Amino acid sequence: MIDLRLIREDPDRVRASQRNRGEDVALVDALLSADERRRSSGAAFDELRSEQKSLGKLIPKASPEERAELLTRAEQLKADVRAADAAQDEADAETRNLLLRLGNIVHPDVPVGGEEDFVVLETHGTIRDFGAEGFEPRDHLELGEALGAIDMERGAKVSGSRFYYLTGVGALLELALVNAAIAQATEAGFTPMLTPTLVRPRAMEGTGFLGQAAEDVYHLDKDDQYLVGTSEVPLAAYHMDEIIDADKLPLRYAGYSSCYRREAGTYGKDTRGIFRVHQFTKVEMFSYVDPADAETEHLRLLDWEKQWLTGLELPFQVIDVASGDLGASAIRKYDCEAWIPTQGKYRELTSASNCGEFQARRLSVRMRENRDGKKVMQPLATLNGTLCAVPRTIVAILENHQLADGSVRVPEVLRPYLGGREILKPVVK
RNA sequence: GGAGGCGUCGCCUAGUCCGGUCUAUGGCGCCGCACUGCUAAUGCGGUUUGGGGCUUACCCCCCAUCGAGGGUUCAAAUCCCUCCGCCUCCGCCA
Repeated sequence: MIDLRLIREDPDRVRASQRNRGEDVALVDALLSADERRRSSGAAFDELRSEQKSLGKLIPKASPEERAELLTRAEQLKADVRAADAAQDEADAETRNLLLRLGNIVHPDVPVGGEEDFVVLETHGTIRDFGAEGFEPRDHLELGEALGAIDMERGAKVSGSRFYYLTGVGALLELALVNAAIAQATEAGFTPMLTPTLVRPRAMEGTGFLGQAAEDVYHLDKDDQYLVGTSEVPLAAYHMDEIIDADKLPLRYAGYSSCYRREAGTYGKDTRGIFRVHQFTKVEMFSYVDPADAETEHLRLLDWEKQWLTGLELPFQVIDVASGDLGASAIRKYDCEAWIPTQGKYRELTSASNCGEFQARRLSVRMRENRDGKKVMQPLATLNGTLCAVPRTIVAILENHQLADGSVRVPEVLRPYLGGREILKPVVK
């Protein structure tokens, strides 16, 4: 959530951000009035409670006749305190509910608009000209099936649509990608983490996934737990309710986990193959930093993603995601989109978000700093960036590195993790 | 799943039986100051977090906070209930 004080002090800035996100601007005014109620009811409660406390000290010492009088007043106070307490609780809850519905403040440089209004910042690598090479590229599923790497039919039989098996060399490819990604992250100073994938509501809510994204989240009713769509969730909640010394920052974690997404509202979209699936694994980078360093860290995360995709020899572009497509928690988001030959376009492979203090405030993760002998306590900033979302990376590798005979060249960085294999060859049936 | 134990302001800890003197004890650590060639030792002071007020600095004041939430009571760290977490044992199973 954003800082309430920001809404008080500069409501227009918050309104503008809401507008750019395409969200309800009226929320800001509702918040202002709820906040006002919260403060006035709080003051009333404090005063009554103060009187109640002083009475509580007098009663044991009072003479019998004084005592009876005091008790009468105390009896009255009891009811008043209770009422004031309820009023304060109500106003607090109202404020919090409204605040939770409010997205993060959009960075001023973010392009305004919806999904299509992104700005391309950079392009890397060279798109292959298959025409010049003399063959039509096969799509990833055709390649994957021929390699004995992907089995969609049995995935659907066992689990339903958008499920798959990675088999044989496909399974090995996943493990190779994960190991290579973890190795790169570890080299860069990240702490590798294997995280829980079932989390309690607070972790989900705290990372901002129960707002407009709630439809996309699996929930286990019986246990009131959520299946995470990314290890960002357990990594952000890892330091929930903690106070971290500023000199310990930045904290960088590379999480590896399964990810689960309902993909609600995507019917008919990317239905072929493993580009959009309900369950996949991902290596995610996550940073806790001083808010003053957030933008620099954001670019660092992006650099690590670029390093990764460059190593895999994939052509890609970097986009500055538009305001309406940011998700609740991001101030700004850079996506790396790899070229998918059979689609003739760039598709999202990684995504790096600067969440500012938004998640830290919801999860109560703060940093403590000693400035001139004085303790300064404030929420810190959290950022996340995909290093390797496995299925999409496999799609990109298969399609971009395919050869005329349906085999696939293994990029050099992956070879050590694939037993030295240089080429993946179709399985003869 | 069953039985028991535990949870106090960084860490450890007193207090809980028997409600008010708790404005939560003491130690360690840490911070500041003093003393001191330096360090150490010593002494004094400070050291939960959140909200609000006042000053748009400092200070000060009020309220909440003893795992969380409810309840009983004039009054709850203390009594009752629910939940969460941790530990031990039993059962079952990777």
